[in-house]
Amino acid sequence: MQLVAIFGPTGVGKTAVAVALAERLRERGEDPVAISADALQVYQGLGRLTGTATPEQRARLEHRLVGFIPITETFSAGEFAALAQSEIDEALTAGRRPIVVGGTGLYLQVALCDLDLRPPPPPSVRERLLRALERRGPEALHAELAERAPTAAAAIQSGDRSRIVRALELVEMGEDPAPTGEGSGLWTAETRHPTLLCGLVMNRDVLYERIDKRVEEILATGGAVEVYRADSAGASRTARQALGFEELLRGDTEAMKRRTRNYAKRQLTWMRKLPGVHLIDVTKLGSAEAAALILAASEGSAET
RNA sequence: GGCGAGGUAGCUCAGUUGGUAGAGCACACGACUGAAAAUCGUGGUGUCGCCGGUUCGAUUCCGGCCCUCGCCA
Repeated sequence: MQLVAIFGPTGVGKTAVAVALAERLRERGEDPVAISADALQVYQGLGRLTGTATPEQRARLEHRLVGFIPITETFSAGEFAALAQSEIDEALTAGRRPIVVGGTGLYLQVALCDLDLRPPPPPSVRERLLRALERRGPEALHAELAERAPTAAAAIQSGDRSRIVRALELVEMGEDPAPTGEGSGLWTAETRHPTLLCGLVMNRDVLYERIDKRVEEILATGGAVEVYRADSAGASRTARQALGFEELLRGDTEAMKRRTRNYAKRQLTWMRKLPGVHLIDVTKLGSAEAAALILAASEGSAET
């Protein structure tokens, strides 16, 4: 059975389209299940902030890998890869249609493809390097990396804090650097299962307006309270990266809107590069119409 | 009405001892392998408020005017 994947920028309406698609599939006697590919919706207690499928939506389509990680824990693409792949495989074995839906580009890739990820860092090593980063700055650490692993350093910008720390971790673990560029396989068209990859796009101005409105709605439905709770419960470093987390803690709604728009733009950049993506402009479409287009595309490609 | 401060990029501002100007943010494009809602790279012509004067040359100096903010009447 063919997998359906739905990608797109935040606020474009991925969840609604997935639910509408599920209803169409069910009319045909199928049993669909959504598998989320989202780095922040995995957390418990951040449902409002992250726009996780509501209980009503989840009653209409079962969602997996959503709201199941304690807020105090860190999470990573590697952990996600294993979980997502086994969810997909189990669904297929059970004869269910997996709908992989989410906006985290890297998570989507590791769910759909076999990427050869390097091992995770021991937490103590990362903590130590993060402290060094704060004390000495990215340039100094990049210089250190250039001495210990010149090839890896050459592929990383001297201000790129995350990648410098990651590369140093791999050096300390005695691992090869992560592959980059052409040979990396990150943009491979080779998926683990036959997949129809759909990308939802929308007129930029309309999308930005929707994002602003959505932030207002999050605020009106207790988004700030959610963040205060998560903060006092000791939210992990990775959980705190949610759009609006730090912004709402300091009461800056405009900053949350701005960062959300910036993020949506990066998602669109990622989407353009996705091999074989089937773009659907939903500026003037309802979720039912978008679902119908996906269904038609799915039937078209299944025949060939 | 008087005194003071100011009018420079979409926004907040810096600057030019006279040779037509640059940061941050916004915005656009791009990169992306266990932090990815993360992290990073590239992109800056804008009547330098308006009118006039001095000057080879004025956004910069001088005069007048307009507007904004503050204090005093």
